[in-house]
Amino acid sequence: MSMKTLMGTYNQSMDVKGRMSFPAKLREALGEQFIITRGIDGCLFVYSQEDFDRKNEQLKNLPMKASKDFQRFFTGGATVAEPDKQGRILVPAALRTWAGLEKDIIVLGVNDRCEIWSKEKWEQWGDNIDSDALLEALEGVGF
Amino acid sequence: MSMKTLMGTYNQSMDVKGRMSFPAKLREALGEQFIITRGIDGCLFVYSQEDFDRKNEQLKNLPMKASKDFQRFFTGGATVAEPDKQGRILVPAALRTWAGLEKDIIVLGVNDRCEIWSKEKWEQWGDNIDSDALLEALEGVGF
DNA sequence: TATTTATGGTGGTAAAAAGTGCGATTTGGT
DNA sequence: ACCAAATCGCACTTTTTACCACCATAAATA
Repeated sequence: MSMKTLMGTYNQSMDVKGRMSFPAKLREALGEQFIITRGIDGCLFVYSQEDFDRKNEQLKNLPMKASKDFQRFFTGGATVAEPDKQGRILVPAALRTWAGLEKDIIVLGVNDRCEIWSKEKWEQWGDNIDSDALLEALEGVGF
Repeated sequence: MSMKTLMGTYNQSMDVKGRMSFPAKLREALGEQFIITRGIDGCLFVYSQEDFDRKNEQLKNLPMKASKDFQRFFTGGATVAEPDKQGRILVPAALRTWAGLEKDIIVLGVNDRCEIWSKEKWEQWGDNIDSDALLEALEGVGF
C-alpha cells in the first residue's frame, strides 16, 4: 500500500544537457520510473507512479472551482522520468527553466515525495526558515 | 512500547570519510538501526526507528500548507544509520555540513533521543547556559 | 527543395568522490 | 594488566561527475 519513507538531503549536479544522476537511495524507493512535476515554493516534486495517481484521483473528485488551477499546475506540469543505466534522469527544459535549475542541485526525500531544488533557492529557503516557527510546528504533533 | 532512557555524554571522533563510532551504550538501547536528522540549536537528533516513524506518520497526515516546511527540515534531513561491525555509523555529508561536524564530536543521551554535536558548538552552548535561565524556561510547564 | 545549423536528447567511458569493510593499534575504564 | 570500545590507515566498491561522440528534429539558409 504505502511506500518506504523517502528521506534525506543529497547534493547532485546537472550536466549541460539537463540530466542529473538521481540519488541511488531514492531511486531504489521510487521504482523503475516516476513522475516529476511542478511543486510548491519553486521546487519540483517527484512522486512514484502510484502516489501520483492517488493524488490525481483526489484532485479529480474535488469541485472544479476549487481545484482547476491546481490541476493545471500540478497535473499539467507532469512528466515521466526514467533513469538510464547510469541512474540519470532527464529533466525537461520547461521544468528546468521553471525551477531555475542550473548546475548545483539539491534533492530531498520528504515522506511520500522528493523535491528537486536549485541549490541557490534551497539555501535561500534555509535562510528564511526560523527555528522558532519550526518549534511551533513541532508542538502540534506532540514532539 | 517505550525505551530505556538514553543518557550520558560521550566524546567521539569522526574519520576522514565522515564515520564515527557511536557509543556502545547508546547503540545497545537504540537497536540495530536508527534515524539521524536535523535537530534544534544546530545539533543532530537521533531517534529509534519506531519513534521516528511515529512522528513522521503524524506529519504525513497534516495539510501540506502547515507541514511542508517542517517536513523539509525533519524528514528531508533524515537518514538511516546502521552501525557496522565496529559500531561505526556514516553521517551523510549534508548533515555533517549542516551541524558543523568535523573531528571532535560530542554525543548525548537525552531521554528518548540522542544528540550529536560538534565539540565546538557544544562547548559554546555550555558557556551560554546558566541554571537560572534553565529554571525559568520550565516555569509554567509544571516542573 | 536540399543543405546547413542549432537544439534537445541519448549513450557510453573514464576518472573523481563518496561510501564500505577489514585488520591492526591505541585508548580508557575497571 | 585486561578487555571492550574507539581510532586509524588501507583497499575496495559504488555512485556521481565530467566529457565526448552521436542521433533526431526543427528552424534557418541558399
